[in-house]
Amino acid sequence: MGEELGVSTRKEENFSQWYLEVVRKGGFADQRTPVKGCDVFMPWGFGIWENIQSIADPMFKERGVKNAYFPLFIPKSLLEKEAEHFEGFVPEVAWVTRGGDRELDEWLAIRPTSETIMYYTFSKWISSYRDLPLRINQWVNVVRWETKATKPFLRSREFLWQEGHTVHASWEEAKREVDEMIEVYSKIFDEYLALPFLILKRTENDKFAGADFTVAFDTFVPEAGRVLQLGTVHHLGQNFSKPFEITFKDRDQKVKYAYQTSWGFSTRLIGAVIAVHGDDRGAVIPPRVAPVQVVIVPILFKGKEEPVLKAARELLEKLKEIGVRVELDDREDKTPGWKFNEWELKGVPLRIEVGPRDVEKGGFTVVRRDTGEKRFEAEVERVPELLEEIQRSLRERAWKRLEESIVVVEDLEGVKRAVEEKKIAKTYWCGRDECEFGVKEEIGAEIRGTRYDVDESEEAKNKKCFFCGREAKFTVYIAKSW
RNA sequence: GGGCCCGUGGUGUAGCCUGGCCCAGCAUACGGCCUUCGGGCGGCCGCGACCCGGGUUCGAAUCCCGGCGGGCCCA
Repeated sequence: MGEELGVSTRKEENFSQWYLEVVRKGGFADQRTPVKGCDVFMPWGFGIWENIQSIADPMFKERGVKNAYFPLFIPKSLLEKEAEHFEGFVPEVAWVTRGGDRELDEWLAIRPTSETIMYYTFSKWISSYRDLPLRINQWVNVVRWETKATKPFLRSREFLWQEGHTVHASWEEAKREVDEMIEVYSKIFDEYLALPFLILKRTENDKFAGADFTVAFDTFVPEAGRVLQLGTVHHLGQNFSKPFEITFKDRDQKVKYAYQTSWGFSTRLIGAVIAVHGDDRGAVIPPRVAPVQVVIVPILFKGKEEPVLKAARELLEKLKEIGVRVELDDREDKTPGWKFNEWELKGVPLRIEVGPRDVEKGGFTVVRRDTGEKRFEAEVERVPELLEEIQRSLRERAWKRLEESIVVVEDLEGVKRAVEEKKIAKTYWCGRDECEFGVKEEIGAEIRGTRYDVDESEEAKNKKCFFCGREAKFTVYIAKSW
């Protein structure tokens, strides 16, 4: 896009700079907007989001979740209804205080999340156990007014997300919903984005403002030594149903407060894909979410263009027919080498070169983005297989790197060393705030939580708290984060 | 929450400390022409910039203050 190509920074050396370069030069996002932290999601980045939507949305619907749209503006009084929730979000809420030339009687928040506005309505929709469960999702933008450093996708003021909100008759049913959504998210992140993660139950201090408990997916970027939250699933208990009076008459004729869950992931996933899979040449997009899975670069020699172009176009059509997202890069003003570099920067998983030699041999040359492996192929059908191989191999590599990044330590020194070595510390904790805040204070890393899917409190028995030395109750993961 | 750095054509930068030699240099991109194309071809011509506002000064890209924007580190 009219800019010098090439990543000049090595990922390992300076992750932040590497990331910004890839995002900008790869055409993922444009930060040059008049409002801080509100970036343009360019077609290449947005295309990944569109693919994520087209994967996740049917999975939600299959579970009985219906899409809807709720208002962007939330009156201050409504946002205040659940005290913890308000306290949690108010520092980063953007407000509308004027309409036209008049001061508003009541300020309107631009939604930082939609619990309050949705539940206001839910209370009107629900009156009987027959109305439950209610499952609603929306794909919208939200605004969180970050004052400090923003980063495209990873931390922006405005971002896109999906937020699912469900209402149930019992705590247990809501819990099952939580568990099922964790399954759904696991599938999306693992099988489609090829992202590895720990499923962690956040500490009391770190849970969603207004939740009974929060389960979060944390992936890891080894080069940066930081974990990154991919998505969250909250059990809201009756914390919102009470102030919002979401009640239903149960079979036993009694009026009861409902139990709720909410769950969401955002365009941060785009950043996670770039951060986790990328290398020194640029991004590497997993085939299942890549806007373009295969790019065909014709190698044209003067006077011999026609047969090569013809073969390239035929290949393009054949690949389209078998459902491959493919593009023919027949720009005349760029040399093949230039194109190779550009597509590698953007992270297209597979490149196909078609030159006179390939045409002669009746096939084409394929080059894998992830491994750089280059070879001749004659069968079009091999392409989808190759894409799946790339998907698998990206996934495996990423999981392996996460697993290798976890080190078991027993004291603060160990945690400190692990964090300095860009690892995730797995250790034992007594459960007290002092130790949780203490470790953040002292080494800038935080307790990310306990494993939700595996009960590791057993393991913590007979262990000492890494911080205070008292009897440990939980196995926890500690790392730096974004 | 605290600290630091930065803002010059589309992009990356030189110049700033030590004001005048700068109607701002270089690279790349962009437009045109030529030449090419199996890993960022080459040549010629052309277009194009000191973040905004105030101040100091004979004179400000350069010094000072404020704003806006970008980045980093620590907690």
